[in-house]
Amino acid sequence: MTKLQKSIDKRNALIKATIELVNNNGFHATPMSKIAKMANVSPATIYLYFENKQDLVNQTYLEVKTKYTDFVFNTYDENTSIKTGFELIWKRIAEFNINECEYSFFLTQCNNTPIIDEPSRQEGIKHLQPLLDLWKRGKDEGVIKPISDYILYAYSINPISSLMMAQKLGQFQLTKANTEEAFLTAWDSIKL
Amino acid sequence: MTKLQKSIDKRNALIKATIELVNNNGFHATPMSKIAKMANVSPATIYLYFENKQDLVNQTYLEVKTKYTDFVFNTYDENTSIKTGFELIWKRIAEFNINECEYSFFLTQCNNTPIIDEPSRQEGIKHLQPLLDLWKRGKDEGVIKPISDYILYAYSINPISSLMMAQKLGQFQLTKANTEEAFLTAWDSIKL
DNA sequence: TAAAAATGAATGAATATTCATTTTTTTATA
DNA sequence: TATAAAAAAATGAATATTCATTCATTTTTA
Repeated sequence: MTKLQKSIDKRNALIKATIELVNNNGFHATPMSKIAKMANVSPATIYLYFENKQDLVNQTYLEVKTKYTDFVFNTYDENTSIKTGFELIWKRIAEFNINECEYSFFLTQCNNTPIIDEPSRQEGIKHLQPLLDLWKRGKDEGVIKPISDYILYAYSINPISSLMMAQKLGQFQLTKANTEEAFLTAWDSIKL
Repeated sequence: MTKLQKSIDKRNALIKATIELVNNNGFHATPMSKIAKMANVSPATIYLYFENKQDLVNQTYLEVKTKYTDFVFNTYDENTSIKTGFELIWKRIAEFNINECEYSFFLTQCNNTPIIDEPSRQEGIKHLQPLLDLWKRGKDEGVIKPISDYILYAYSINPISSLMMAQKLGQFQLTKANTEEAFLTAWDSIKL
């Protein structure tokens, strides 16, 4: 294990601890000392990897967001019908939300509170371009409603987070059948 | 102005300050001292009205949630068609989100983070009963998709918050036309 | 004049960050 | 290869600040 390897392990442990603690206790109840303890590291060590607490949470956000988009667009193929393309992306998003719900929950928190600073938030948004391109093509072909991307997103993508949230709170179970219903509902809401 | 009157004014000022500060800085960066200052009150005074910080934020949440549901169901009439009933409720929710976006944003934060304790969260959920009843009737009549209320909610109601959020971040403008489109999209996603 | 409400200053606990050392790793030399 | 010096990484304890909460007084109300 090289020096670089070892460093990355520590950094990963710190990011993992941050996610877990912020998810369970909220950012306000997540002191650096607890993060250090959970990552099996001295508090001082955190500052070798991150400037300060804000930097730690910003970097954690971007890291998770990258994992998310990498996964989501990994199987995407531009050369399909609009519906198929949308289905590919949507189902990957759902899969990510179900299988990596720690990551998803963390992202939801970041997206709905001022814990991330604005530049990091902007950076995180960029990654969605392929989906926006697909929608543009869909609108041009008259397959997708000619409405704001924000509305399309709010109706077809964000509900996945809501369902993940409900599942986390134990109010609801995201089964295979449910997921299929949810997909069809998403498609119904944006198709022409 | 009676004693009770005066007290209520202070309590309201404290709740208002809490909402504003939590919205702008996040719960983690909202100390009691700042809340007191913004409400023109001594820090010690907060403790005449609230047990502690957690109690303050819980009560703020319930207060806002009550304002929300009072407004949302105020014009509701059970004796209409499913679609009309849904439209009545949906448009009031949208109106609230547009006109009282400070309240909406605060609720969104509370719904997506662990800053509210569980009993208060449960309490807040109860208020939605009329909508759930409407959906039940709609399913029985074969007008609404026979799927989980959580899915119906995620697709037809939660997107309003997402759009409010996008608007708050200045990415998007919720105009009258947009709102109408959004309503139709909501209906499309739950109707049979 | 008694009771209630409000206050500013004090208190003590938490917390982010820094610092003086120690431990580990790398490099240079024989 | 073995060894020692240098560099890098890691640490636990210290620091200085911030913060929630309390308390002794003062102000307002009844």
